[in-house]
Amino acid sequence: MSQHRQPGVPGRAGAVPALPDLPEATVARLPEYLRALHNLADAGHETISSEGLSASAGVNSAKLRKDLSHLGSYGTRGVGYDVALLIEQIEYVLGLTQRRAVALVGVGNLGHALAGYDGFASRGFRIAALFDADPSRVGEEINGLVVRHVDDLPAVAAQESIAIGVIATPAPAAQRVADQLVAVGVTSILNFAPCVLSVPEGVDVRKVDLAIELQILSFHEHRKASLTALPATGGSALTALPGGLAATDTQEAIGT
Amino acid sequence: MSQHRQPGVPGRAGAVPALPDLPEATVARLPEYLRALHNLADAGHETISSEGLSASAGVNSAKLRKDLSHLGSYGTRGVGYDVALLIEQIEYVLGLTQRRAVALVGVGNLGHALAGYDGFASRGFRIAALFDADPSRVGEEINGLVVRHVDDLPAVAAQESIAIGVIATPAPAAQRVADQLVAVGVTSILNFAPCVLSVPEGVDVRKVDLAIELQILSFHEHRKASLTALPATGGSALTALPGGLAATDTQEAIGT
DNA sequence: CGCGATTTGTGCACGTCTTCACAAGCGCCT
DNA sequence: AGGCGCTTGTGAAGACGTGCACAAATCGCG
Repeated sequence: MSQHRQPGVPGRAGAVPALPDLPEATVARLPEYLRALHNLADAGHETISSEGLSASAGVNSAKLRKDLSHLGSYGTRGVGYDVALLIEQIEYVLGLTQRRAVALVGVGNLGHALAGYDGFASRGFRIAALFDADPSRVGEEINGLVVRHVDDLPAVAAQESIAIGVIATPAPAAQRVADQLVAVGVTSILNFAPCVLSVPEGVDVRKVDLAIELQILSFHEHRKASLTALPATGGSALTALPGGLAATDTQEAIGT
Repeated sequence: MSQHRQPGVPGRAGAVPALPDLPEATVARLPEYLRALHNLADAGHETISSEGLSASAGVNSAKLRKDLSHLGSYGTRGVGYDVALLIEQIEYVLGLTQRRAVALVGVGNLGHALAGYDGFASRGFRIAALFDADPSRVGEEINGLVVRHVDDLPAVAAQESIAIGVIATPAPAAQRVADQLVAVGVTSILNFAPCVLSVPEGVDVRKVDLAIELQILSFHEHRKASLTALPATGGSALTALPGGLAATDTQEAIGT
């Protein structure tokens, strides 16, 4: 409770509370903890041990404690963490104390779904505007929002500050949209288009590619199959192999 | 080439060519390389250097070379990689030589979009069946497929082998669906529901949470803002802070 | 008031991933 | 045929992330 100054981090009094720069891996897990904490709060828990929370979030308890310690969190030894307080802290660190405005570009198949996705609103975001380049889509109303032409982006951005841009266009259009977003001052982009975006330094891009996830699973599926493979059947997968590949007697890659 | 026995991996003669067990990080990048390679092939390139390919895929060239070396790939020094051959190799390793069947459970907002997403079909997957628990949705036709009740899963799975299950249900239903998928022999699951799934060993689960991506971006946004923050304005972000948090005077993070 | 049960916070060791830098190999040109 | 420039493949070092195991701290109870 005491207002005392923290040792360890020297000087520089009175500045913004200033986020400790967390390891990326930790940042990526915080939202997961947050979701678990909300569940626990709804279930009536006032405190939770690292063991319990880590189970809820599906991670190792030591990892969780280390993550929380990075943000200077106050747990109580012998008791655990105060659920409500921890929620506040994580939401603060993640910058969720203000409801951030999201602009969604591309209201095709996927964009349509994103525009209607409850998960955004319920977790601190507000879809502020929808855009598309296709004139026939402009004017359409989705979930109470009217689709505007992507060229109106500057006008909309001038009216309300857009924190995050979401790109749900086909790949060929994505780079141009990204440039437009950057031009109006957006510094965080979530890209659903299957392509790499080049953006100036200082702009963060995260990419979600649904097909890639499937391909990763496919690899493991393939791998499991090749391990289980009955030696007798000899080449179920092999037959599918194009001729050229047969030469790849991949040999042993330094093993172990 | 020589048929010689492989050292390192003992016994188990005559087995499938056997995937080298790649580092997870490498596996996650292979699909990205594959996409870049397809683009290059379409553009008429016959060979490509690691430098060129890595630029297309948005990674470091040394990393790319090491990744490719893991799968025993044959590049040619002084020339580069044969685009067509590399595509074949990566597709083989990822198990994309056979078009895998995907079962999609939950045709709500997101599921609907996934069912209509071209990216799956164009990259080696085939949506084999759609399911939902809501009787009012059963029978609906999406993209040429009829939505069936999730309880029909065993019947469908008996007819054709499902390689991957995709869960696009609300969180409360996800675990039950996962259990049902596992029960019919699915060993790879892509989960879009915001919750952790518990599955038996040997089953792979990958999770995609759209809100989490936004929250990660939000953190960086918040961080950038706190660094740029004019010291004079004193507390744009601070004012939003709930009382209890004020104690976290974590101060300036080592800067740089 | 002191003790034991409980749980956090963290030092340390280990494994994985990344990056640099360079030798080895290949093709082309003279 | 020989040399030169280019590109791959990889050793080694460093950064990063993970998980164990334990000391330090707190609470509740007798």
